[in-house]
Amino acid sequence: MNKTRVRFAPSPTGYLHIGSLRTVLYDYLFAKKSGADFILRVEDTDRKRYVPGSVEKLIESLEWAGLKWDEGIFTQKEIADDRATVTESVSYPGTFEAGEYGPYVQSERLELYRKYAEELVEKGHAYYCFCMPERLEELRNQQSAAKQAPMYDRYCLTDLSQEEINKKLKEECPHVIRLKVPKDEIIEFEDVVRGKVKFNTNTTDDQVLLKSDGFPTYHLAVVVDDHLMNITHVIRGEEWLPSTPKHIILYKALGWEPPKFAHLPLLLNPDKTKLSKRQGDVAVEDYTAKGYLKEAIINFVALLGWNPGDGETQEIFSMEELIEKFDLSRVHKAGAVFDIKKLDWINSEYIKRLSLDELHEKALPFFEKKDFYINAPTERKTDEYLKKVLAIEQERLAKLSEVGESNRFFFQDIDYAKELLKWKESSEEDTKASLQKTKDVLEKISDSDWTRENLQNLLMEAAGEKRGDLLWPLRASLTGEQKSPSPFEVAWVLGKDESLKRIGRAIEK
RNA sequence: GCCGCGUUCGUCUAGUCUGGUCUAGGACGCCAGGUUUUCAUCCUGGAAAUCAUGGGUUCGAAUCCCAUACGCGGUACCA
Repeated sequence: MNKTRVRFAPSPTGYLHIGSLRTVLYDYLFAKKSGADFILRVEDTDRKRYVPGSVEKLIESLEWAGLKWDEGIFTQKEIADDRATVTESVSYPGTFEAGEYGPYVQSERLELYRKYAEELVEKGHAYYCFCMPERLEELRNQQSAAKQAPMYDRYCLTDLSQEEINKKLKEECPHVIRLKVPKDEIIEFEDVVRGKVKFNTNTTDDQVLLKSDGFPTYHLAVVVDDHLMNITHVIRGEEWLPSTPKHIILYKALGWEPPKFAHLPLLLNPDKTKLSKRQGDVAVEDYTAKGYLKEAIINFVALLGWNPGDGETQEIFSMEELIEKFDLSRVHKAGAVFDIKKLDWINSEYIKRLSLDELHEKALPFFEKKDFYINAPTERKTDEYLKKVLAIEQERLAKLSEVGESNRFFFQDIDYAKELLKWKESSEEDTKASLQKTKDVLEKISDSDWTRENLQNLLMEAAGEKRGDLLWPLRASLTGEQKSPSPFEVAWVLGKDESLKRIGRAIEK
């Protein structure tokens, strides 16, 4: 039996889409679970849509996500690290290819596609077409005006003699090669996630296989490559479902065995349309820029369209658990709305599980973008100080970009109306007295005893029964805010000097 | 228009293949209460789906069949 092989085959059109991330993730989970080879191929057959630098970006995102592939295109560094066979790629600077089925970049396989396209013509499964785009467009307009399905009318197949064709070919007239779709046939296949799917070939158009610029269309390239690369499972988005019959016709015409297909449900906007830029972020890098952790993004996206079932109530899964539990046949059929609120929750769960050192390392770049941090005195920018702030904020963060945001008093001087200091019905005198009391308590604590535990214990002791009377003015004097972490925590972060200074100013007020 | 796919709380979903244990379970979000002031965390509880609608099969249907509606996708020399 052939080895199971899956591939991820993105187009270099800019960045890694969050939906593509879900697709690769499933590729990866499936491969790891079943011991399959996981191949990365680049489908750059549309020269108009190519965005320079996107292959490098794609690789970067995949490496960031920790989705390692076994074969295909790699970065120079990766190759140097652990690959033996290297074929230099000329297409994208800095990327190389490794594996016996290369090249893994479609623009470097042009002769292959032409060869098979011509073979199809010879066998009578395809034909040359010299129609100009203008004619095609007019034809489509007419057809849709007559409420017919827009389809090529086979002019070049039926109205052109072999002599005319040869002549045009000799004169190098611009032409394409079209698939001759057999009529009155039912194409049926078993989709791994959808079950039996049927199409009547009468509704499928004579698809262009080879474009006039010599590049193949997706349909030809994907079939040729998947076959030549021994791909056994094609996992892709649902938008490909309607063109699958074309692919199956091609496999048959070429005398090849089709792979298994698994069409994944779409990721949706809140209004249930296909996830789009207009309604939010779609690039994986947008989410990392907002301070979503990769483990959280992966965890979240894995659950969009799949779940482990089996009465499982847990929703936080490590990559290892995902691999262990993943099953392609449990993938859903219906599209899934991308609910950012749930992502926030998952992200906060992962933030809570970080060690303080990890959190500090990940949060620092976000601090460095904040004005309140940039303008803060240097003693409030030390690693030690930041870690204290983060120790307090850890359970309050949904995403790293929020860091320090609601606790700016840790970094800048505060200003507030004196009414803020009063707790409920307390009088001004009471407030002043309790502030004085806390000041006395805090002044007696030595620097080395300035810990969260000590502060809490001593202040609670001083507060006695009437906690609010003591604690509220203290907290307000320290933060200048209605809402904030507890006074013990804030005082601990601020340190003795700064805390006393702020209390002193409150007493003056 | 035509073709295809889909449809369980607002959202992600369990349950559907192998009808009864489902007066439909969990999670997010929301609401309320509690925990050593406020916020957050944590805990407890609550509201929330006549299983898209209609018809059938059956003693019995979220589960099987048919129809309809709605949604989405495709309908390019884009992927």
